[in-house]
Amino acid sequence: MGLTKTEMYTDLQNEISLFAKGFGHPARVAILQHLFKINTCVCGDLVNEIGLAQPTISQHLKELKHLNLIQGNVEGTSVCYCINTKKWTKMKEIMSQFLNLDILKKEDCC
Amino acid sequence: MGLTKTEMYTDLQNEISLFAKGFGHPARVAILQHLFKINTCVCGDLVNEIGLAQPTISQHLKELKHLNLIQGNVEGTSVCYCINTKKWTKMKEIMSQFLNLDILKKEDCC
DNA sequence: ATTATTAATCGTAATATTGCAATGAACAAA
DNA sequence: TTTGTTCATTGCAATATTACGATTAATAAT
Repeated sequence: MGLTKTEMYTDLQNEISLFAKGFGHPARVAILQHLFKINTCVCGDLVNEIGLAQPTISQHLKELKHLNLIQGNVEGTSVCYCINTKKWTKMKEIMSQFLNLDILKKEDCC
Repeated sequence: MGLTKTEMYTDLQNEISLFAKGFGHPARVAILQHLFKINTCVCGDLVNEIGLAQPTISQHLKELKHLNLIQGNVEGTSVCYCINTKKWTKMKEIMSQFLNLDILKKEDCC
């Protein structure tokens, strides 16, 4: 059905999976890496950088914006994108807590 | 098209996105959390625990197994699942490195 | 041997995601 | 005002994902 039954999970489980889904495409990973690398706003060169068509990049940016992990500020004709540091930090905490569940693990089995 | 153009990204970018996709569903997050919580093998009660149909759980387990994040060992009629600690650690390093890109960031903008 | 239990697989339906051409909106430059 | 630039949106086609009923395979219990 392609339809996730979100109501049967905890808010945290849904939140983790939504962030993960955000990283679940190499183009979005590449976009975020580039934004960090550039270390300032990126004004439009993402299309050249990544190599997908402009509408496709725009769609990926929209998803990242929807997660609030990036911001877009209009600057004349172009738009400047950058990481939303605050949100990124929050996201990182949530994801780290999940990834570090193994430190509670006492023994191996099987 | 629903078809990701993996050839245009680096191996690392593809790897990150594949792991992320693995966490990109709350049922799989719940499965992993449960495996950590139980701290030993889980022999079949995942269906009761999560609340999805047995074939659906089986399918999610298959994906996690394919990523090598969990292992399944046959034990009589049932199958015992547990975290693959080694692989989890490797995955965690890769994901952490990505999540920690913000510590290289010097300044805010926009 | 028959029956019960457990979990994988198959088949199928519904929804989601990915990608891009075409178009539109907003602004700058001429 | 016209033209060019930049990016968002729309519409559509193709593939992927999610979910589950039905079935199968393997073993255990009787």
